[in-house]
Amino acid sequence: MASQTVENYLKALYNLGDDKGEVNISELSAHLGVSKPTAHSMVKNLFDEGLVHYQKYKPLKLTDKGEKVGALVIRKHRLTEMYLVDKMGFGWDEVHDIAEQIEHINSPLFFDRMDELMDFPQFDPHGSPIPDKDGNVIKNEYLALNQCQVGDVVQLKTLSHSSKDFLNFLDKHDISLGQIMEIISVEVFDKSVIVSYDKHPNELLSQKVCERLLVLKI
Amino acid sequence: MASQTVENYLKALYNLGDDKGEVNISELSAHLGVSKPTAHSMVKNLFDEGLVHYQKYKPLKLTDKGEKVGALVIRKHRLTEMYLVDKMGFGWDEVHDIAEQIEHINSPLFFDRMDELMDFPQFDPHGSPIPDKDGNVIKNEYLALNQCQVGDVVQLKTLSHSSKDFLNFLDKHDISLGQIMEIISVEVFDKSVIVSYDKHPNELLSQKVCERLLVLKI
DNA sequence: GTAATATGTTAGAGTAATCTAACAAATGTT
DNA sequence: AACATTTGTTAGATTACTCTAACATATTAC
Ligand SMILES: [Mn+2]
Ligand SMILES: [Mn+2]
Ligand SMILES: [Mn+2]
Ligand SMILES: [Mn+2]
Repeated sequence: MASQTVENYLKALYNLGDDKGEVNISELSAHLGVSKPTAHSMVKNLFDEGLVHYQKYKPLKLTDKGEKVGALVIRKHRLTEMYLVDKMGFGWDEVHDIAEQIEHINSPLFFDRMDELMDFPQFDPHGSPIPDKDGNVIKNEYLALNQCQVGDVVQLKTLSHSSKDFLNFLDKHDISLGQIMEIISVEVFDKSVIVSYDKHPNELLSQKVCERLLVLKI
Repeated sequence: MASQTVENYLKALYNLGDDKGEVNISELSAHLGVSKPTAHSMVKNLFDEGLVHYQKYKPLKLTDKGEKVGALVIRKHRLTEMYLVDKMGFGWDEVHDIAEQIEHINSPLFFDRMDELMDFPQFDPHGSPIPDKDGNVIKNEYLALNQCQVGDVVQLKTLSHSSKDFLNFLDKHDISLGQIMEIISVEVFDKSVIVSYDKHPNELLSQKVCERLLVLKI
């Protein structure tokens, strides 16, 4: 059984390496809030355990084994977040910190029951896919809102990097997952976007917001 | 914040010292499955932190501070067990191992919500009282079944030291908390007891079983 | 009261995870 | 190409928790 620390490293490696799956030690150490030598020494352990591919001065990549363990930690995290929102009445902005701890509980029984009680959800409260029991994830090709054109009608599918502040911002603007919005205009100077949805015919969203809203054209 | 290890030591000290609150290091080390020197060295840490009274060669006793922390860990444990049974459909024999882990989650929000969703339960699924937020516990004066007389009619209130095997035994005999039973006879030789309840007019219970069934005469 | 047993303590060591300081290699800039 | 910056590595130390071996004290048995 992987320690909490190892679980956190594998999860970080999984999350950081979206495209090619490659991560460098500086990113990893920054993400986990540990020093570079600390991350480096843990990476050597992970390598010895066959969880990560490692060559001096080269970027890191999870092995199949490491990728599976990482995905299963993320499964526990996202199942927990969904459970906290759906069954315990927490807000989507309150659940991450709790899930960060519960993701390390070792009890298939517990997470299977959660899964069952929610009728096997596919996505967490922030729209991220929940890996299945083998660690496989549905890959979806979403677009960031700032990659869309004036006139596009889109539906909000997922948030990338959802921080508490970002979630509170969305709540304040009545934006939730599934929201359909039309792009009214795009400002060339600062790449801000004006969108229209429901009772908000004229809402301005900064570039920073738009690049975190992942949508599908409809 | 107390580490998981410290939380487990304080919980053990709390649980082991029922009457006078005194515990010796051998008990403690045996209960936690660590060597005596390990327990001894941790006790010195607890002493330095003001969590336990300690004098060489004398039995241990929790300080008020230590007792409160211990009680609050037990609160988290028992709330969790009750939640798992009541809200997630687990059997009373399945919840201890999961609660053993979840008791270390640091999130007042999480446990308060649990508490609220169950409408502030007073007892866990094995009849043990749930300490309140200040660490105070309802003290009840129950009798072990083998301390009762022939003819007594009693109600099962709590189990002492409920192991998985013991809980399975009770399930097999249709005995659950709240069960009312009459003592038909007591065998002098082996202290076994014959009781009568519901559809079981003549059930023999060994001494080992009886001393773990805590009841109230009615 | 002595001997045997149980309990408690000390010393010394190991592992997992972390740190800082110093240096080396790779990358980016002019 | 030279210099500056970023990234990666090594060395050495620290903290929390654990162990075994050896010894000391307390308790129990005879
Ligand atoms: Mn999260
Ligand atoms: Mn975590
Ligand atoms: Mn329990
Ligand atoms: Mn525990």
